[in-house]
Amino acid sequence: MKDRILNAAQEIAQRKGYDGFSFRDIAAAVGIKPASIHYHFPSKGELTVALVARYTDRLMASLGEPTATAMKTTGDLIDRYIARFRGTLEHDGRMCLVGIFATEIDTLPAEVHEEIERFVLANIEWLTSALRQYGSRWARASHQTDRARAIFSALEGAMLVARGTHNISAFDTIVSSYRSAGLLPAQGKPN
Amino acid sequence: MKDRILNAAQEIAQRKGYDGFSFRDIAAAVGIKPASIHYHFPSKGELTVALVARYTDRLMASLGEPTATAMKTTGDLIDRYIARFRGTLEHDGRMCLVGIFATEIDTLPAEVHEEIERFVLANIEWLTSALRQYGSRWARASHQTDRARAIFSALEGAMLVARGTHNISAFDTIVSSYRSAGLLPAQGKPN
DNA sequence: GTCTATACGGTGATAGAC
DNA sequence: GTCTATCACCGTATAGAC
Repeated sequence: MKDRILNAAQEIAQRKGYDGFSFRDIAAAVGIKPASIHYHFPSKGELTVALVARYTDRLMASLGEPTATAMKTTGDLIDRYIARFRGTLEHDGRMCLVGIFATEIDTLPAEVHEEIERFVLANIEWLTSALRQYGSRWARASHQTDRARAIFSALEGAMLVARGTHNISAFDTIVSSYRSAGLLPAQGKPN
Repeated sequence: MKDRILNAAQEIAQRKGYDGFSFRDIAAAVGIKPASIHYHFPSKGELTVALVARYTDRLMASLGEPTATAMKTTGDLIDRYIARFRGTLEHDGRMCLVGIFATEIDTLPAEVHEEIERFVLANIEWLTSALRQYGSRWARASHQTDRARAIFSALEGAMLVARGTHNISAFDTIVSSYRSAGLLPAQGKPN
């Protein structure tokens, strides 16, 4: 039931933000009464911490370690990563949960902040590792973490713009421009 | 008084989002009662439309036409543009008003959507014009609008990440990476 | 684990006095 | 233009029965 509650919460939160999901909404979605949710999560803050923590863990588990992969190039690894963002956007036009929470940072209970940072750091570390994996030629080793942060930021921005203008395919156009500008590796580019 | 109301609304909205600013907050800030606001703006939706419209108009007025400028290079023009984003972030750690609203798009009254799109389009047009202004060498003419959209998205993403991690200076690091990756022109680069 | 009942404040909005 | 008064919600949260 904990998981079903988080599922419902996440679905709404990715579309409407922190103030946009309520115990009432969640309860209706999972078929219990609002008060019953407090048995599983005492407060909205604790529910949100669990929500973001699960979101981070699931993404990282699904991505796997860049060092243990069947992918052949840095481009392939990054492509897999980009596909996750695209998939979120396609699926009902959802925003990255942490992307929407990041803009609303001053609305969130303080206890959630560290989970937001953990998600961001985990993503940057994964990307850094992916960039390093094949001794990538297009990003100097000394700047790989900076490059990883730039890629993460740029992709969050692409989601924000695509979703905010009701134009999901704009995400592809933007990503394509990132590639041709040199921010992202070309698809399947061999190192 | 209309302007003072919008000033207060904007200050809160850029930190807390659409659900985060209330007639009560605004009233307290400008020194009148919540009900009095309805005299100036009948509904929250209409207030928000006026808010975003003013936000767009002010930015565009402050940027001026890229074709009528003392700037000498595309890099200088883009630098001026980036400085606006940075200024917003510095000033009390505010998010771009449209950036935060874009993530919350499903929370906004429908009437606001077109103003969101107008802001995005105005920014992309300004950037496109800036890229074209000096026959920029680093972005092929046929792709300048795409490049402009990519730059806009990347900067929104940089704000989102910097603010969400309480690390405003990360904005500079990210922008710097955009430059070295080739997404943005180097500072003051002659065409 | 889930329910009902309830507390208590926040929310946009309206009516009508001044 | 601004006020008071009031409305009909919605929001999180708690207590206690089942």
